[in-house]
Amino acid sequence: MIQILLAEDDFDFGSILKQYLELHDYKVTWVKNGKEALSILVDSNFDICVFDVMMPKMDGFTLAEKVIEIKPEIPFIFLTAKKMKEDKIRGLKLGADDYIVKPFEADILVLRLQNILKRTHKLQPGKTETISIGNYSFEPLNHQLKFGTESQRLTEKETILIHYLWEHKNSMIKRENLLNDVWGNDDFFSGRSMDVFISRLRKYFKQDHDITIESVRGVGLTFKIK
Amino acid sequence: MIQILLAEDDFDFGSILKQYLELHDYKVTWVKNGKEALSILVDSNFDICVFDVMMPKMDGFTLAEKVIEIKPEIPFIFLTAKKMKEDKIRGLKLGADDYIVKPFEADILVLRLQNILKRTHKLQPGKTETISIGNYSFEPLNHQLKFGTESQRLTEKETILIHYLWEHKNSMIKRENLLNDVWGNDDFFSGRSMDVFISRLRKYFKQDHDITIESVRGVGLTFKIK
DNA sequence: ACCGTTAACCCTTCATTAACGTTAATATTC
DNA sequence: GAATATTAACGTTAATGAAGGGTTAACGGT
Repeated sequence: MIQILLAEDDFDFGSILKQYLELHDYKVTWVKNGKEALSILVDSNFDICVFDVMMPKMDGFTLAEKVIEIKPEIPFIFLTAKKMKEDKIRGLKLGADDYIVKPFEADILVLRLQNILKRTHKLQPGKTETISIGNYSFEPLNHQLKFGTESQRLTEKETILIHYLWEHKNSMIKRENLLNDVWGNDDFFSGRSMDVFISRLRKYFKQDHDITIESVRGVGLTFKIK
Repeated sequence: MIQILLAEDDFDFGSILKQYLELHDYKVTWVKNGKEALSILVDSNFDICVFDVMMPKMDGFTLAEKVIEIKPEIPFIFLTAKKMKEDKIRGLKLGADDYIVKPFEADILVLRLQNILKRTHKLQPGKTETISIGNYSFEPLNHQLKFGTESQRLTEKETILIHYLWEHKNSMIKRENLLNDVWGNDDFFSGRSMDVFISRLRKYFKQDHDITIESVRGVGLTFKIK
């Protein structure tokens, strides 16, 4: 499991962030200032750090400096306030692996975390780089579906759909659920649109007969992989 | 290891710069004013100096004058604010090896550092001067892209962009990331500007069919090298 | 003059919608 | 209750339309 060191002095913000990250299957250690961060970091094994820039005693930059001395390979993300001057924010990008301006959507933070972890070749929960589906290999991040030497480029929606099917493989997927989860609603037209996609996916996967998308009339479908 | 003396009074900017340079395997000594710079410089062995022009107590130029007295052979780069005009002239008269206008892309500073160090025969052995891309050879320091006997001169931005693509070759590069990393923002116009550059790069690389820039609509692109 | 940006125009892509075919469930007729 | 007509659900392919991206040229700052 990916371990995150979160340094954030604001209690409310910190606790919310911690919860949110934990919902995404990260192990979060939350400290309230730089000193604590440093002491805990020495003999532990974090995969990535998230630092608030403005903290009492030791700010995020100083903290990051010292962190680099101790663990030079560890990537970090800064959380920075909105009002900061443009050039400073731009400058931030120089050293940090990423930065995020507060207030921000928690989703964005998770996305960037995943980006960085991908870059540093660490596996992340749920979103493995390459997924084996029968004799195919599915690379959601590259939007590719490979069979031997052949490589099928996938659109965004195809990628999302295949990933969804993979997550629910070999079990009944209710039409209604799939539509709501992938299309956002389950009206008639989305349903027809989905049928078109399913039809296309069957083509993509037809070279491996152990992979089938079987539909159950009036209920949904099953993505079967033997 | 190459040692850099960095004189920069702004705390945030300085710390970021230090981090970034260290990430590129330079040893950075960061001082906050000219006096400190001078005293530390006397009996140490820096390969190059980077001075902010505007500093309290002693500005970058005055500092450079004194540095020349002590260590006449040491090269230096000035960091100067956007609006200054006279400064450039004065700096160049003094014999600055280069100057850079703030704010700037970090890549540029590193490229120029390498340029100067190469001139003074102190280029880091580890740093690649010439990068093979398919049948092309890419020389970021010379801003050249060579194919056999043909040689294509590159602009600064082209160079940075190719370098960026090279670093992220064969994997999905999100439009948003590329724009933020190379252009500094990801608004509509930067996007179009990028498209223009990508279009030009495709031309540059079209003689080797194993090199392609494939785009995935709505997501980004992949710099593929077989 | 150079180089990055913006504009303008065009072409391609992709999700959607439509159209038609097929299959299965239900209703109707006998 | 068997045969058949009807309707609903899904399969498949093609048409549609909006948006994204490709490309070239004009523009404007330095």
